[in-house]
Amino acid sequence: MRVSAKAEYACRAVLELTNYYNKTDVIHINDIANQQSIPEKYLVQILLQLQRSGLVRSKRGASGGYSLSKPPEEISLGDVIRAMDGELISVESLSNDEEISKQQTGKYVLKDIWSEVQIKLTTIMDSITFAEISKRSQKKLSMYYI
Amino acid sequence: MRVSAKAEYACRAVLELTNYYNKTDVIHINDIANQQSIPEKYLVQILLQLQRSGLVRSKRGASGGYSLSKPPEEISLGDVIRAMDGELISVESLSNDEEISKQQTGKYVLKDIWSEVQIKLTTIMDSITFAEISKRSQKKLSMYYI
DNA sequence: ATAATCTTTACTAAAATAGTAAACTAGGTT
DNA sequence: AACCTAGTTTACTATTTTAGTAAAGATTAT
Repeated sequence: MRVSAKAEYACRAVLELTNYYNKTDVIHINDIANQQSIPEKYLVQILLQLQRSGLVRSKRGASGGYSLSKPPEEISLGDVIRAMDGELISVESLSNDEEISKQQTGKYVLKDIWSEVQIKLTTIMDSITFAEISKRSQKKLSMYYI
Repeated sequence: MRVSAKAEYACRAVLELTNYYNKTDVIHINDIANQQSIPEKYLVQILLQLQRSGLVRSKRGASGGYSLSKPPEEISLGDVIRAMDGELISVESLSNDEEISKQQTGKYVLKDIWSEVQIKLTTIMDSITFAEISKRSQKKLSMYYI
């Protein structure tokens, strides 16, 4: 049960976009990669995936770049992780929906439990927005430099 | 962020041991494998790992087998998953503890967030005991057969 | 036009996952 | 004592996932 490097990178990219939300039009992929030390070529894929999920949008061509497609208050940690890795908590029994009689086999005894855990984890992850994450990281930085 | 097959199997094995807790001395590995449809040879490794974590104990030799090492009320979902996959929520920034100055780089901006999520998920997982899981699965079964 | 920047597709090395196999050890049974 | 049963340990392997690279194509500002 781990957060993939890809999801971590995605969160940091969204955090970077959050920090510039309403301050600049768009940010280049290179700037994000540099600021957050994310492998540039990898970030290409990540941003595309975030875009397809509707979390960021892009402007093509010269002086193009990326920006959030909605305010950071409306983007949660859960949104980004789901965009990258799919549902929080995945086990076969949850994705599969065979008839109840077949669900009596060992494979499905824990289905309800996983489902419950998934719902609770989703609640946690969805309650943390990037507005909040940004605010917290700013505070942390400023404390350090005093 | 998924639950590995290994962790799922481990939970089902512990559930099986829970169902026989205080009813039989020990259960053979084969019986667990059959009841819960877990690959037998794989289960060998899983039970060993559960044993090393102190969750189950074994009796060797003929008429040997496995049993829980403590009451199901004291074994949580979190215990079993940690025994198999390590800490719930793992990201590099959490396992690594470099000095604060180095933590200012992109890699560590989310550290506090992951830590918070980890604590909350742990609370969820540790509040679900196998006594509860067993009770629920019995109820579910009985409902189906009425 | 062309330079900058996003888009798409394809590829690949390394690590993790999900098993399998077999020799070994210990404890009952006869 | 010998033997059978069942856990223990170690080693191996195929498949899948992860993490990342590369490069050609499309779009837009200048």
